[in-house]
Amino acid sequence: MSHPTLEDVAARAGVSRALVSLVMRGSPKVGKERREAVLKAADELGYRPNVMARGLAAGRTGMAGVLAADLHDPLFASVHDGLAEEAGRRGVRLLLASGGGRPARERAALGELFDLRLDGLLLAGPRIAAAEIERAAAGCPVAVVGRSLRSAGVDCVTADDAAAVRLAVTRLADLGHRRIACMSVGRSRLEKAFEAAVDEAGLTAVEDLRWRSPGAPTAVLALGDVTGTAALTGLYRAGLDVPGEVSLIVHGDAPGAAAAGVTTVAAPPAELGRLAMAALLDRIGGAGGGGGGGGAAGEGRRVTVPPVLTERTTTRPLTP
Amino acid sequence: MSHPTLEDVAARAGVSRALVSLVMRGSPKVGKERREAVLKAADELGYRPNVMARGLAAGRTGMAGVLAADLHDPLFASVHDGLAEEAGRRGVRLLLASGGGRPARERAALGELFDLRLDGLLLAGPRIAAAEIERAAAGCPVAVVGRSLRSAGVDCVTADDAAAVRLAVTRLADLGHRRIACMSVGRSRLEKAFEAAVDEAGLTAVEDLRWRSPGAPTAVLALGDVTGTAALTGLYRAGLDVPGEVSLIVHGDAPGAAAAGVTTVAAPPAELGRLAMAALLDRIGGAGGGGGGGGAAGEGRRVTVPPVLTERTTTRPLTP
DNA sequence: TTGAAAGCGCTAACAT
DNA sequence: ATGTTAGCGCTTTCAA
Repeated sequence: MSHPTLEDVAARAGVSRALVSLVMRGSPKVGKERREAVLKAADELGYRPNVMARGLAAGRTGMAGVLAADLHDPLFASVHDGLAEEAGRRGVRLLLASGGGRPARERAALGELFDLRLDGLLLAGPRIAAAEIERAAAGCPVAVVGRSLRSAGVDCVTADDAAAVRLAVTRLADLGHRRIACMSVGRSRLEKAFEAAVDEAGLTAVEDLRWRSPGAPTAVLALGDVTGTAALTGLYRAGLDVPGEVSLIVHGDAPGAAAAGVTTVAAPPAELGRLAMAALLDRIGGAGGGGGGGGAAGEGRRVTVPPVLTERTTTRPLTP
Repeated sequence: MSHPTLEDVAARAGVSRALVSLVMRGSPKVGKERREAVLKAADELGYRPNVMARGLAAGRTGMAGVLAADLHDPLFASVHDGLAEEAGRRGVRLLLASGGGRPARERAALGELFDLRLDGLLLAGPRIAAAEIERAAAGCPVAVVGRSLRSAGVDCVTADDAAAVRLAVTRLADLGHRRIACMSVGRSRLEKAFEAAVDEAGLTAVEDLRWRSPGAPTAVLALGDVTGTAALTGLYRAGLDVPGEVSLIVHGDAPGAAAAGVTTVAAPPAELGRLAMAALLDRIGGAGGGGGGGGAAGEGRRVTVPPVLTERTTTRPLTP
């Protein structure tokens, strides 16, 4: 028999199906003798409960779905570590689906996860429209990590980028740097944060990148992983000694950065994941106690994760 | 109503449940009029079929499970591209689970996927014991990519590493190199393949790495991504011009290699995935026609994928 | 403490 | 062409 059922186990143990069901879920209200008989029969038969059937009957699955916008993004793996840790701690299983980096695929994947009627859905860095996420959230608890939705019914966990920029600038100031340049590719919001931070610290933001000229910057803050890599190679190519002549901090924490030894500032990805999963599971758990209606109960928590500065080999005190 | 069911749709359209079921699956044996009424009702209610219930009743889910040994491995994302492509082409949905890089977790994840009673399971680079995989394969079609099991009942797709080494050596020979070094960390099988390839091409394998000495190698073959990175930095650090003085080919195709511009030789990961999924789906599809018993039907196909050499910037013809 | 019975939402023979 | 009737494997009242 390829897939023994509860009934097979019951027959072999000489009890009823319901009793087996109780035993399988570790209910305390079963006699020791019977329990062992059931366990023995189950083991001999190689019985494994059918999750689909269980979910259908119980109305909950004990599983949450995770939608990864793009599996290629190395950040996702780290975020997932956090997701898995928190889910594991609370006894929830995770099922993933991939958006393949394309919104159309992502939309489809979201639909598939939704149709599974899992206990909740966690969207990692979704690229689809907010309205589509809200629609899903109307039928099932949803949390989002890596993107902030301005809508109730969805919990969002994001990195505090502005704080990260401030942290980097502060650190550079502490190291004695006075003239700092910011390299960025169209992140105006963060560029503004940079300028504000520089002002606040009493430093000067330098835009002129003629190195070794009198007013040249002594430190660079690069916004984003790719910009960071470009910045580093650019500095090297310009013949500059890093960190001898110029210090570099990259905002963003792609795993490659650690290997390359660059100093980074960013919210720890796994922590983002942990908090997002915690929010989702809280929402799921609270569904029974709270007052709201449907899966869209609650106000839509908005969590922001503080940055961590990881000093590696591209920063050093300014020594004139 | 949060989750309308088939019955709700039937009631609203004034037909029976079965008819709605037929319409939902696009059966041709339904009158145009009724069909439209059903579709309209379903749409108004926002009906979405419950995959669990469907799977339970139909005995098949239209989904395959993918177990990633480690999400952090950048190779997996590429393999998954291939898996997704082939599955998509054949109308099969994919559900992933992660082994988190730890055999214990992987074992657990395999069990969870198994308990879902999906149509098939695809294991990517599994690190658990062969016996455990075989046990799963006894209850459900299983294919493995990135590892070769010597057991019937499981299809395996792997890269042809020996051919890759041969290809690299041949190319180096074509470029005029005569003395080649092989850098490797405990891959004796491939080292032997290297030596054989070098012999065959009439070249000489050099072990002495004193650069710029008379007998120094003019080309290096590094086995594995990390070894490759180490080799490249090592050469640079030794003050050598690559590819001016030494050509380098890395066996293994981590995405980082492309960015770093190193010439690589490896089986295309997505192709591995495509073939593995094809094997799995063939096995699933063939389950009805063939003669074997259970999910372990068939002989256990063993597919090997030929390498591709991608010439980037670390190789060039020998110019004495 | 144990068993019987009624579904969960759907599909798949069977009727009609 | 459309409706009826059983289940799929499990959980969960409700009785005993």
